[in-house]
Amino acid sequence: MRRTKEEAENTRQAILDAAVTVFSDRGVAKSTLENIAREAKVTRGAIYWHFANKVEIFDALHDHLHSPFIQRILEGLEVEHADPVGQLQKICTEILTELHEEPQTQKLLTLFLLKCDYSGEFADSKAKFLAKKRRTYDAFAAYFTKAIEGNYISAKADPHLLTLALQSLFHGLVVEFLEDPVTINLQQDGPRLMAMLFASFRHY
Amino acid sequence: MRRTKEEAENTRQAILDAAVTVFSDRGVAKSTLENIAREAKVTRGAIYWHFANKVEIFDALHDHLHSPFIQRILEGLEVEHADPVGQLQKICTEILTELHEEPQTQKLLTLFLLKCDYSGEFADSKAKFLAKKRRTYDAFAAYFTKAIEGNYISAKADPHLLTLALQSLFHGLVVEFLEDPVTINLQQDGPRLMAMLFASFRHY
DNA sequence: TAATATACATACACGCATGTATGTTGTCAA
DNA sequence: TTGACAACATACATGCGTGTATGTATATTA
Repeated sequence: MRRTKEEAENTRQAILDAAVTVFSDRGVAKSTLENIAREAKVTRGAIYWHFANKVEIFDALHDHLHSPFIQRILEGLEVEHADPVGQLQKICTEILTELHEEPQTQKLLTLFLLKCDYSGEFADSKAKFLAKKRRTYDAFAAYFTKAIEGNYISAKADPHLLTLALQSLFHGLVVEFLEDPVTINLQQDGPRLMAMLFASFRHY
Repeated sequence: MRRTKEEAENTRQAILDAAVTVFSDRGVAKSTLENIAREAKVTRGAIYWHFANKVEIFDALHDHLHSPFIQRILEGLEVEHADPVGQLQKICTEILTELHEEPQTQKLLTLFLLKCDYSGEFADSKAKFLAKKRRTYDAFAAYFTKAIEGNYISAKADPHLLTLALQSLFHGLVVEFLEDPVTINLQQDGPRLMAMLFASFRHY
């Protein structure tokens, strides 16, 4: 049953897609390779051919899906802009409103924010995850530093604190939404919350 | 080997205490009743005598430990205060600084925020959890409404939005701290973030 | 103080997830 | 075109966690 290279790549992708669904549905820990195989309409043999185990699937998902998500934000910030703070606000606001309309992205974030814990076998994944996060953190802090130097934000402001405020509020809001989408109206409240936060940045 | 009622209650507590450690250490899903039994220095037989299964232990922990945590906040708000907004800020700030010094509380919050997912067998637990959370949410919203009526906050402010802002920032900050206590200095930044948020409430 | 129920410990049976070993078929390179 | 290997499917062995059944000693109660 040897397949062509293209077919093989397709099944690999099918496995990853299935893993997203199964993981976000049942939780990473409770997900079985058999579950993923069925969802992808292959056998466990196929999975073990492409991946060593569940952790490797999880890491692959993180690389292919989470990283680009952050990447897009960072790339947006590299572009020179007349009002850098307004630009950042716009980007963050857009991400929230888009999230409201993209169930696929919701599934992904649910997976990485609510459906996995990094104990035991996933300790290495957590280390990689943290390293990435710290780099993102630094990028934001550098961005705020630039904004302060350009006089867009008061010199009294602490870029470190601004970064933490943005990340915390953003993270918290997304989690609250994913946990209880019935109560939280992301479409309306996301932009309003961002407006509130960035106003406090400017008035600092 | 029948024990006295007091002894029985002691082992029950030992099991719950052990569960906190094991759950927050290995993650709820990967934790075994055998793990908990060893930590508590009993056998699985003792656990099955006191609890039906792992979910019941988890629920018991949630009732006995998470609820009082929230309760303390809500009770603090019921007391009449000259500056209700300042009072709320003080309470939130204190909780954060206390969290910095209480590893036991850190373990508990880690457990409920990072080390569990509510898929499958834990679906019922999630429902209860959400119900409690919504009541907390309503209590905060009512509090802000009162603050607005008392002219402590601008009438233009939306109590719903203020509640969401506070919960999101608080939740986000706690999670960021628990995930990476090396990077996040809760002792310093917690109070500063709260000051920032509540300042924006007042300037709204 | 005898009977009974309590508070466990021990032993057992079962299913299930994992990892690996092996089989099979088609592809691609020479 | 033919061998070798890639891309799986299938089969098997193993261990582990669960739940339950049973044993047992001691409080409690009547």
